[in-house]
Amino acid sequence: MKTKTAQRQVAFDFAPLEQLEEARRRAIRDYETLRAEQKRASDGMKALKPGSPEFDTLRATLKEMADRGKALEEEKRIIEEAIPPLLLRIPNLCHDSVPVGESADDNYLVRSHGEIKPLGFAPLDHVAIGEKHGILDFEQAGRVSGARFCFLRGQAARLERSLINFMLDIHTREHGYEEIFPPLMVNADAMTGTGQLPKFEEDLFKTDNLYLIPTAEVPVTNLYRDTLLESLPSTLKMVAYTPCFRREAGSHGRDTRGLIRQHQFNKVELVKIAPPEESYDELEKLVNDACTILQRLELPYRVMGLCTGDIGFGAAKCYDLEVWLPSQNTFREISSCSNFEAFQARRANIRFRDSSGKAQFAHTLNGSGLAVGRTLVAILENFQNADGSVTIPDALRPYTGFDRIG
RNA sequence: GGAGAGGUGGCGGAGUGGUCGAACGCGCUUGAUUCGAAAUCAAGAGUCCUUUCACGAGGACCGUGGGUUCAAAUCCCACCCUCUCCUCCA
Repeated sequence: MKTKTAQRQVAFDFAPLEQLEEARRRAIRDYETLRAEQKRASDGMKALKPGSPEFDTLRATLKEMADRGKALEEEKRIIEEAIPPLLLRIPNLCHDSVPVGESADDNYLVRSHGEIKPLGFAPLDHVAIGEKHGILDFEQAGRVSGARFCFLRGQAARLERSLINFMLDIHTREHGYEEIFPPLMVNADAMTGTGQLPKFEEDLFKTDNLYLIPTAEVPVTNLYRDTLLESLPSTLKMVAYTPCFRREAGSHGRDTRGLIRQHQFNKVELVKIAPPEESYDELEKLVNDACTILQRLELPYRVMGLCTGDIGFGAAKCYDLEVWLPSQNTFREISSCSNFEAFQARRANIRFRDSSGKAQFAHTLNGSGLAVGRTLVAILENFQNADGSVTIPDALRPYTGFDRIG
């Protein structure tokens, strides 16, 4: 465990935790021994007459035991409270198939799809295309909200909405996911359940007591929090479209131009609750479900497997889907698909009864299917024509009602 | 926002200070009966934690957190949630 944690390029000191755990056991033993004694002695009370000397003597003894008990309980409580904050900061263990590596440079190519055709002219980026047609307005969004916001107007707004419906339709009708529209604000318990808290608080927008969701993964996974499923004969599959809200703290100066990294963006998210023995098969299927969208939209992409140094905090295994962006002459992440194994289930208390009747933690998975804003960027850029117009991919036309922009 | 009612095991629902981890019903598991099923009869079964190689032993848990008491599902306080009525509202 210590080795695997280190492979993630995370420094975590296990020694204090081990000491606390030892202290915790001792405190529990002390407390429970006294409690057992106290309960046995207390049974004698009801046989005695109130006011008799025996009654008063025993009562005094018991009073003294109760006081000691309270002190021991308090001691136990303090120790027990110190443990979870430490535990919650340990990242998940990576699956054995995940290669050890230091950074994104050590990720590996799983497969790629679609041909990267040279456009035959210098490609505009999506910001230039959007401004040319008056359908993306970053400048006014800056005045109304601030940096990292955007107004979509006219055909861009319609394209965004079309993409959402297109993705939801495929996942519900063809891939068998249940459509969910969850709350966009959740409490701290829910955020802890999926692992955003306590470690990533600075990435979240917060109101009085509630947080704005950074991804639908949070409310949708927590749909099953504190649940003991009587059985889990097959994997539960859910899909949710939501806006997502992120502070993007620590990414100052990165992707400041355009729609790539916004404080608010739309995403269609896939979430699965699976029996442990099926979860890795389900991860592959989930990746394929997300790939379907890119294929139907005729966008070139590749699937990358993340190494231990680049994988997310709670994931045991993770694939990124990256779409081709001509203006940047590179692939950019458009989906991230992870198996969390029991990492989130332990926090959110999501259990099921296995065939032997024992309650055990389920595995949770999720992945973008896809990030809508980045998909819009990919379409604008990949389907642009020499005159600056944009052709709408065939699959999307029934949704947009138009076949070109400009 | 105002008034009232209520939160108990998978579900329904008793329980107002010790004999309550909790009656009863439904549901569930196993056995008997049956060719099989239904019905009936019998038995069993909560979760978490500590300890033990194991059998077992012990502790905690009746919305959450405090308090009173030798002793709390039961009494007191705060909070959260649900339902009904009124008010308001997209």
